Amino acid sequence: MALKIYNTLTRTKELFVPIEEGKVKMYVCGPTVYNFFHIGNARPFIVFDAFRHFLQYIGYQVIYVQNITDIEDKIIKSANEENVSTAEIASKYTKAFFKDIEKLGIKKADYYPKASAFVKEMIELIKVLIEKDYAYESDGDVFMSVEKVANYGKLSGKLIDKLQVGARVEENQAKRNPLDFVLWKKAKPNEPFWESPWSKGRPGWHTECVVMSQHYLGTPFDIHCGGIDLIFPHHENEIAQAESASGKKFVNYWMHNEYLNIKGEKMSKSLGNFFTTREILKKYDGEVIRMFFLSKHYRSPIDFSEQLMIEAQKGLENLYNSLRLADFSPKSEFNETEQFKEAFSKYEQKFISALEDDFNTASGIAVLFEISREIKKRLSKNKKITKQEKQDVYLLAVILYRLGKIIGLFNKEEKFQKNIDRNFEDILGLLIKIREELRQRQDWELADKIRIGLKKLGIILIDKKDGTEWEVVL
RNA sequence: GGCGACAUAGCCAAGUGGUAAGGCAGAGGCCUGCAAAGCCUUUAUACCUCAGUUCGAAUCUGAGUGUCGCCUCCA
Repeated sequence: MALKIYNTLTRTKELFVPIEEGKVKMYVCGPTVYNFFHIGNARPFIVFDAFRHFLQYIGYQVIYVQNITDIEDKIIKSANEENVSTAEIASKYTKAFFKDIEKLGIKKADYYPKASAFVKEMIELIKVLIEKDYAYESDGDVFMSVEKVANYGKLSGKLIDKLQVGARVEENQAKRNPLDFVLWKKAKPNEPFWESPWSKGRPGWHTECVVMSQHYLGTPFDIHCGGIDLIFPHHENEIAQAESASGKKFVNYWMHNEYLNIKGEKMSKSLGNFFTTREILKKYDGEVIRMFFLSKHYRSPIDFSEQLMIEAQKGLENLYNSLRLADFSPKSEFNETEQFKEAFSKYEQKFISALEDDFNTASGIAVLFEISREIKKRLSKNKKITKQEKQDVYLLAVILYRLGKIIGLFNKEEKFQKNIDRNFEDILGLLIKIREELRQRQDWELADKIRIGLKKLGIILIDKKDGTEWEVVL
């Protein structure tokens, strides 16, 4: 078994060979903090987080870096609209970002560099590019000269002379070639600025990722990730700067996730057809959102809809049910028998080889359902379950749990672990007892009042032959 | 105009040469005061079309149709 990654640069699946044995250095393009991020933006955050978990599981030490873009035109615009400083906008939405990704079950990156903290380094990089004649100054602005860059377009497959310049954006007269992109931007009145040899201004967008990724990960580093829309111009321009300045290869593997669509169209802020992750989190648990994204391959476009979210939710419930039916608890002890090890390795192998094939999470999740089905089957076929059978089922649940954990599922322990809060359970038990009495008296109205009332609180009562059980809704 | 992606059951979705994983929905059954939930069983005979390569193709090649994306900021 070996890990294969689809590399945008070569447009093929390649065997993954790390630069340093046992280590993966990974950079994921993060948010521009001018607004709440939308549910489509959540896709890379979630999938690449899951991939990181997986890489760690198969034994890599992963250094994971995600930038926070806190210098940018849209932040300035947003600040003007809300009539506060750009720093306040950035700080507000950075906090919101961290809050939201936590709810999505995303583990913190090792580093979250902010663009504003690296302006000095960016200026140094721009100086080098000017010295080497890759960049030029024009009235306080600095531009990267695309024609000077060998192989410009190698990532996106675009040829300079075939691009439709000016088709959708006005040409800038200060540029020598209309495709040249800005490295340093002179500040207009009332815009925030930094001192530089060229003007009071701010760095262009692409430069920060070049500087910050290399700062933490070195040159070259292993994996650079982001949404497919970043291929051009963002990542193309990163390569141009980084490789021109250093003379070395910038990144070995480029990974890009496809879009989240809505009604067949790309979800985007400019089209206005988006939901913020925040809104969606009000309706669905972060883990449901994770399930939704991981149920598909990251390089396929997905359509977002209420129906599909509900499907993801039901599927996840299904898995949790199996854990609950098996009386699984992550804390209880069990014996790792030979039989367990054998069964574990059978499913684990299947799961891992799915993930190793360019992170095929959809196929991996199918393995989880396979185990889930096996658990339920065993429990139902045997009306009277022996102690041994019960143990076997428990071991299957352990396997299910461990594999799910690899991609960041099963963090809602209250879903299968019932003794979280003694007090809570006692009170609930009392209510159930009262309802039982009411049912015996056939006072259905009052009995239903309890059931419906609890449902509103997120607790579902399940009446069975030998008593009433309960369950917490996601 | 240039470049690229995708097209598998009602819906979602794996599967890159040997006769179709999985989920949701549906149907039948069990359970049940009702309901909800749960469980069991079941659900693709041409994988967009046509042509080709092959003993054999959803899987490779060519042509076509359709959908979407990039070439502006965008995950």
